[in-house]
Amino acid sequence: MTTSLQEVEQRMARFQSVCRDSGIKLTHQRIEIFREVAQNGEHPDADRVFQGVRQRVPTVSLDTVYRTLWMLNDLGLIKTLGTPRERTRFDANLSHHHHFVCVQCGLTRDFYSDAFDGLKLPESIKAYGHVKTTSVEVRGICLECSSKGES
Amino acid sequence: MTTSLQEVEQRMARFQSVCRDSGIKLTHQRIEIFREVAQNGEHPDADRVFQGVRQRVPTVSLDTVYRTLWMLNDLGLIKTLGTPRERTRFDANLSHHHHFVCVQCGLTRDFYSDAFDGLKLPESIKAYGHVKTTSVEVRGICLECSSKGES
DNA sequence: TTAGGTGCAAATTCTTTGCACCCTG
DNA sequence: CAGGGTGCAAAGAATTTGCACCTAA
Repeated sequence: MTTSLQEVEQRMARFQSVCRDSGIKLTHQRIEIFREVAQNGEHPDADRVFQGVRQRVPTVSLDTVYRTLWMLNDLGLIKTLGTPRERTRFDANLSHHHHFVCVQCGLTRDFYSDAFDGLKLPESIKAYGHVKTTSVEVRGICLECSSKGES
Repeated sequence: MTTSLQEVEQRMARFQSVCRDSGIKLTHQRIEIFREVAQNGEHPDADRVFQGVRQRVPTVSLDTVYRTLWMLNDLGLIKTLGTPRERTRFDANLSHHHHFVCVQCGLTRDFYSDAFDGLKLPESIKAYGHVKTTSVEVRGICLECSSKGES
């Protein structure tokens, strides 16, 4: 699963312009770290990014990869899957439900929706595997975080 | 966000019957750990469960909480939010997309669906906060894991 | 030149494990 | 009473941080 060369180039261009606009230096390491995430469509974790970049920049260190990934995330150039920097959380609610997640504080609330439960998946999904469950994740800012932010 | 007492009792009953059927001992610690997750609707992480149980069972240890949570997960009595035991993963695809996730190996593939993009959220969501994005997570078993499993 | 960036190594934080004692069934 | 379960302490894994040197602009 590799992203098309054309798409990668587009992402690289955007990355370089955002960095320049933000006064962030375009170091060899950063360029290759971003390229690795941009071209790898498998949603790699920090270590996988490190392994990939290492082949091209043998001296790169894992902590630079971490620092750069979070910087890219803060710049909005990449995103994290799930809620970032969070531990495993548990749920005893076994009925079919969906989640509202506050991207600021991680607050997660269950909600129910018959409409969502009945969603029809696109045929193309079958190419990926056997589907077991489908749920909707709504991301936003919870009331408490909203009021704090208006200071 | 506390689960109704009636619902908690139902979950406790199910827990006890599943444990008995599986020949798993109903220790004081396990009962209180399950109760904590069952009544806490905030999707607590291991440490939060530990803090809660501690008030009722001061001698309980964090490692017992971990062991018990994974046991409950294996028994299907509780679930984890997101993919369990996984590190933070990064994604450079900024266009609106959804995910197919293999619950076995963690493989995650992007897919697109105009139907999903246009989902109408229930009004009740507003009570939780300001919605930013909505995405669908499809969980299943990927092709590779399926074929391995048929051994 | 020079402020920000990097690599190294050590520190943190979260989670798991080995072992001797304990308690449920 | 027996075997699984627990607490403790130590090990492991993942991630972050302090610091002196390096390099893009």
